[in-house]
Amino acid sequence: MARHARYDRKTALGKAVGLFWEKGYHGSSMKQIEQALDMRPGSIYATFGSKDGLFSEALAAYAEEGGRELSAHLEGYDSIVDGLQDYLRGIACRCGDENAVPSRACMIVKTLLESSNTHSALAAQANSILAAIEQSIAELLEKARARGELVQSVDCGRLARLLQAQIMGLRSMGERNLDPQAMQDLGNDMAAILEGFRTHH
Amino acid sequence: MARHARYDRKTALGKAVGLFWEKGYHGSSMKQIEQALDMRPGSIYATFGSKDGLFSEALAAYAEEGGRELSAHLEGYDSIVDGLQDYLRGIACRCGDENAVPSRACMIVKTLLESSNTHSALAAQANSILAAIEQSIAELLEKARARGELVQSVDCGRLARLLQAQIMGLRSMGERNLDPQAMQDLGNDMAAILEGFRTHH
DNA sequence: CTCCTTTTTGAACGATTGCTCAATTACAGC
DNA sequence: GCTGTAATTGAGCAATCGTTCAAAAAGGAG
Repeated sequence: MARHARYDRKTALGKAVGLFWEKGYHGSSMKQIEQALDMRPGSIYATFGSKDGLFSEALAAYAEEGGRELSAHLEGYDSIVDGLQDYLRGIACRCGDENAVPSRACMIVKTLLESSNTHSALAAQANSILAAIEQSIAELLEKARARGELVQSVDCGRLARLLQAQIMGLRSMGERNLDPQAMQDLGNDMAAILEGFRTHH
Repeated sequence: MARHARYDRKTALGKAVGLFWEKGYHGSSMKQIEQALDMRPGSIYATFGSKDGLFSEALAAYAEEGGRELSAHLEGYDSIVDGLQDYLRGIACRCGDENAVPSRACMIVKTLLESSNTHSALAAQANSILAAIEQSIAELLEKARARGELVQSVDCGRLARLLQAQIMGLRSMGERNLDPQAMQDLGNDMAAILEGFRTHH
């Protein structure tokens, strides 16, 4: 019938995630976006509507990918708690690899801190994503408790928030360029926090 | 000899801290700065040189104020560890007070995350401030260990980083607008981490 | 090849960005 | 008063911001 789109929406979104994760919302200009996506303004606006729209989709894509990674990681473990501990250690490790990833800090947290008093729609989106992550961690912990990995008395919602705060702190510390050993120690220390809630230690 | 300055440098800086803390570097325009400081561009540039210069001074002032607050807080305690635990709980509490403060998240962390791939000079400044804070927490912990509050085997530098990461995570969580009880629980849970390093528990 | 539809292009828009500087204003010393 | 110096002002700079849209380009259907 007509011309087919030269750009793959998902591919373009992936590139947008890379730029926005690295530079943030205000730090990424349309000129940089055009370059990163190799698209001209008209195509970008036809596809994503606006810079806000593109950022919002990029943030959602980032969050989904993050969720998929956590799930995939945990599949390799019989024990959920072991899996979560190694997840923390893995984050700490990845902050030794130089430029493995656009930014060591979490894009969701970066967005929350950048937009909380500047761009309420973005802040609300970041907030609801974080709430969903908290919720899914809580469910994971409940499953672990049901399996007998965690003591019955543990408040899973509360522990989920403690865990989420660990991830936020750990990944923010990653932005500090500490030496790899210090980051690994930090990951281990955070993993050790979970130890206190385990059964039969 | 001549006219005296109508603006007090420190007062103006305080107002700049408020704006930058709230909106961040990229999120604060010169127009907003002029309004916040009640100064016209010429005066601002005569006094602070540039937006960068003003932000840099504001960040330094924020950090100094934060250090003073921690010291003042700890003066009220015989036990350093008790003081640090209540410091964490205090942060968690303050995140219940609505608009008590421009932003619940730490301005230094906000700056680090915003500028790490955008503005290397700012990122370097944030990094060195965080290193200094880590150092002073480590010294505090060493004093506590020398006093017998902490077990001899504790690695104070390492524990200082764990503690700093707690503060980062806690204050970032504060930006999420959780209900006050959840934040208090989080503060208590973080304070409890220190319990594991205490003597004679 | 000639339509016809859809995608892509990029010049250009008005608004805003950080910043400058000649003109004005306000004070201290005489 | 007047004079000299320093602080303040605000119009306005060039550059960049996010965005638009008429024109050009690219394929499938006939």
